[in-house]
Amino acid sequence: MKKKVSLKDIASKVGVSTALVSYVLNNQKSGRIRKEVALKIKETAKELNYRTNQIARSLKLQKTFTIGLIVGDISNPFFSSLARIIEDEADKKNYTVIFGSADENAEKSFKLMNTLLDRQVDGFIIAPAENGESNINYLKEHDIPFVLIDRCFPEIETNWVTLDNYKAAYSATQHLLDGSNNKIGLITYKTSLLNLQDRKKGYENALKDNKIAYDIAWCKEVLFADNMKLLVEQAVDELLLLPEPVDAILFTSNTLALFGLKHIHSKGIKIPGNLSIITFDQMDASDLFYAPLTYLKQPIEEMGQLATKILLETIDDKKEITQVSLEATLVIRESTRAAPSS
Amino acid sequence: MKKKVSLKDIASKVGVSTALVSYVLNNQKSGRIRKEVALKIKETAKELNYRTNQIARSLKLQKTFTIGLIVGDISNPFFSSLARIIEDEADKKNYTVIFGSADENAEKSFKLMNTLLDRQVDGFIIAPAENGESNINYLKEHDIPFVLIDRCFPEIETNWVTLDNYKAAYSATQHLLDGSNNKIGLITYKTSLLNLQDRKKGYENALKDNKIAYDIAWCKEVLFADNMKLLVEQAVDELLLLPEPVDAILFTSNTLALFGLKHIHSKGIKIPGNLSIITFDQMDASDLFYAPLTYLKQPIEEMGQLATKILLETIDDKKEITQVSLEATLVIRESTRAAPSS
DNA sequence: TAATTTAGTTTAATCGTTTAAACAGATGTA
DNA sequence: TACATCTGTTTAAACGATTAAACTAAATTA
Repeated sequence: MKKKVSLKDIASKVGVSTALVSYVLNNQKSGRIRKEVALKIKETAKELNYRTNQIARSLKLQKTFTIGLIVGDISNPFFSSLARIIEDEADKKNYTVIFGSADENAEKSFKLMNTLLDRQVDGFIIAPAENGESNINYLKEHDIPFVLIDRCFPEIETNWVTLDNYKAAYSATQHLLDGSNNKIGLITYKTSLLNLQDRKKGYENALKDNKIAYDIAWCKEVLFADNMKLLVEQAVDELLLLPEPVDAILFTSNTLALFGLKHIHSKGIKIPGNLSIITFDQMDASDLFYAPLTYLKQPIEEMGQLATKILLETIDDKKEITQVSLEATLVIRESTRAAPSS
Repeated sequence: MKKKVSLKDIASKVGVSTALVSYVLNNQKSGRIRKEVALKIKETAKELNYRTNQIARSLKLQKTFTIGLIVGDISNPFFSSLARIIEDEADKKNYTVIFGSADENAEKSFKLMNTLLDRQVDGFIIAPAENGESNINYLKEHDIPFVLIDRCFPEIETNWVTLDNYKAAYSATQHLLDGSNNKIGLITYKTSLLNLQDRKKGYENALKDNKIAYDIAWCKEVLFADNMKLLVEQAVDELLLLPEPVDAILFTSNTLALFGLKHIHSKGIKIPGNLSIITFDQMDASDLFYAPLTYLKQPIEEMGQLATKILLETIDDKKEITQVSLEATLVIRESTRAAPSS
C-alpha cells in the first residue's frame, strides 16, 4: 500500500509546523491564523489529497467514533435490517459500525465484545444471548456505554429497546381466539431469554383470560441448535397428532416460522382452512405464501434509530438510563381468516 | 468509560520497562528473558485484566487487521449472507469487518471507501456500483488491496469473484425452452453492470441458439430507484398484455422477483399453469410459495470464503491477480413444471 | 520610553504500542 | 589481565495526530 499523506507532509511543503496545519484543518484558532497561510495549507491539503488518519486521531482523542454491533446472526433478516438502520443512523453522526455474530452463544458474545473493545469501540448495541448477564455486568462495571436491543435482562439496570413482547403475543392469541380457533399451539425457543418468555406468557395469559383450558402439550419449546429444523418439524407433527389437534399455531420467530411453514406446506395442510397461523417478524416469504400470513410487525426502524440515539447520547456522557418497550402491530391477513363455520 | 490498563501499568507494578512487558506478552526474545520475570509479567497482566489497545498497536504497526466490506445494502439477504461468511472467514485470521451500504450509488460508495480508508482498513471486499470504475481505479493506483465480489469491470485488471452469469442465465432460459415455454420474458435492471448484462446476454443467446424469434418487448429493464416496485409491476403487466403474452419470466435478482411475484400472485395468475418462473438467488420466500420456485442458486459460501482468502493473501503481499467465476446451480422445482400440454 | 497586549506561530508532550539499539554486568577466552 | 561474548534489561524513537503552553515580534497603552 502506498504511503499516505500526513500532516507532516503538508507542514513541510508549506513550511509551517504540523500544529498549525492541524489547527487550520480543524478550523480551530481561526481568528489568529493568517488568512494567506490558512488558505495555502488548505490548498496543499487538497492538492496532496490529505485525509486524516483516524487511527492516530483516535489514539490521541481516546475516541474512535466506532460502535460495536453484536447480534445473533447478521444474516438473519431481522438483524440485518436492524444493522442497516443503525448504520444509517450512526453515519449521520459520523460513526461507523463494526459488527459480529454471536450465534446466540454467551461465550462467543463475550469473545466478540472483547475483540471489539480491543479496537476501542466507543460503545455497543447488543442483542444479548441467553445467560449473557455476566457480559452485560462486565460492561456496566467498566462504565462502557451500551444499549441492549431486542432482548434485555430485567434484573440489570441498563439501557434497552425492546418490543412489548407480552402484549404482542397476547394480542395475536386474542386475535386467534376471536376467530374460530380455540386450540392454539405455540412454537418457541427453549430459552430463558425474557423476550421469548414474555411471548409465551402473553400467549398463556390470553388463553387463561379467555377461560381456555390450557393444554401443556400445546406449547412446544425448541432448542436453538443445528438440528433446529428437525426439531421444529417434530414439534409441528406433535401438535397436529394430538388427540385433539391444534387449529392454530403461533410462531415466536421468523426462523421457527420458516421451518414450520415449509413442513406444514409439504404435508398439504391448508391454511387457514385446516390451520391458522401467526408469526412474529416480517418475512418476504409471508407475502408470497398463498395465504399471506398474519404477523406481528416489529417497528425495526424505530428500534434501530432509538437504540443508536440512546447509545450516542450515553457516549456523550448522558447518565440517565433509558428503557423503551415498543408496540408491535398485528398485521391481519389471510392466514387467520376465520375458517368457514364447521 | 473507565481508564484501561496499559503496558505502563503492568510495567510499573512489576518494576520493569514497558519494552520488557511488550516482549513478554508477544512471546518475543523469549530466550533472553528471565523466567521468573516473564511469569510475573504474565501473571500481573492477567490479574489486571490487560488487553492490548489495538488502536495504538495499529498505529505503530501500520496495520489494523480490519477489512472494509462495501455492498449495495446490508439488509439484502444476498449481501447479509455474504457478510456473515466473510465475517467468519475473517475472524479465523483475527480480522474484523467494518461494513457500509452504498445503495448502488458510485458516489456514496466512494464516500464510504474514504471513510473506511481514513480508518486505515487493510483492504476491501466490494460489490461495486454502476459507474464505479473510477473508485476501483483509485484503489489500484494507491495499491490498496481489494477484491470485487458479485460484479466486476472487465476492462480493469483486478481480483474478483463473481458468478458465471452468462452461463447461469443461459441454462435457466434453456430449461424454460426445454419445457413448454417459448415466449420468455426477462425482468432485469437497467444498468451497465456486467453481471446483469451477462445475465441478459445469456438469456438472449439461449433464445437465439434455439432459433426463437426474439421479441424486444420481452426484455424489461427497470431502473434501480425508489419506485422500483411500481416499475416492476408495470413491467409484469406489459409482458402479460402483449398481443402474444409471455409464458415464462426470468427475474435477474431476488428483489425484482419479490416485487414481481407479489404482483403476479395478486392478479391470480397461476404458476406454473399460466406462467413459468425462474429467479436468481435463493429466497426464503420461494420455498413457501405454493409452487416452490425454480431458481439459480449462487454458491454464496464459496464466494465469500474465496473473496476473503484472496483479499488476505493480497494484504500479505501476494502480487498475482485472481479472477474466479463460479457456477450457479439451477434448482428445478414447481414453478417451471411443464404445463399440462394444451 | 517602558510595559503590556495582541497576533501569529512553534515547541513539545501525549495517546499506547513496538522494536532497534544501547547498556551494564556476568561469564568466557586468549 | 585485557578483551570478547553473552544475558537480561532499558532507552528512546517512532507511528500521526492534538493541544496546552511557550515564544516572538509587532502593536497598543500608559
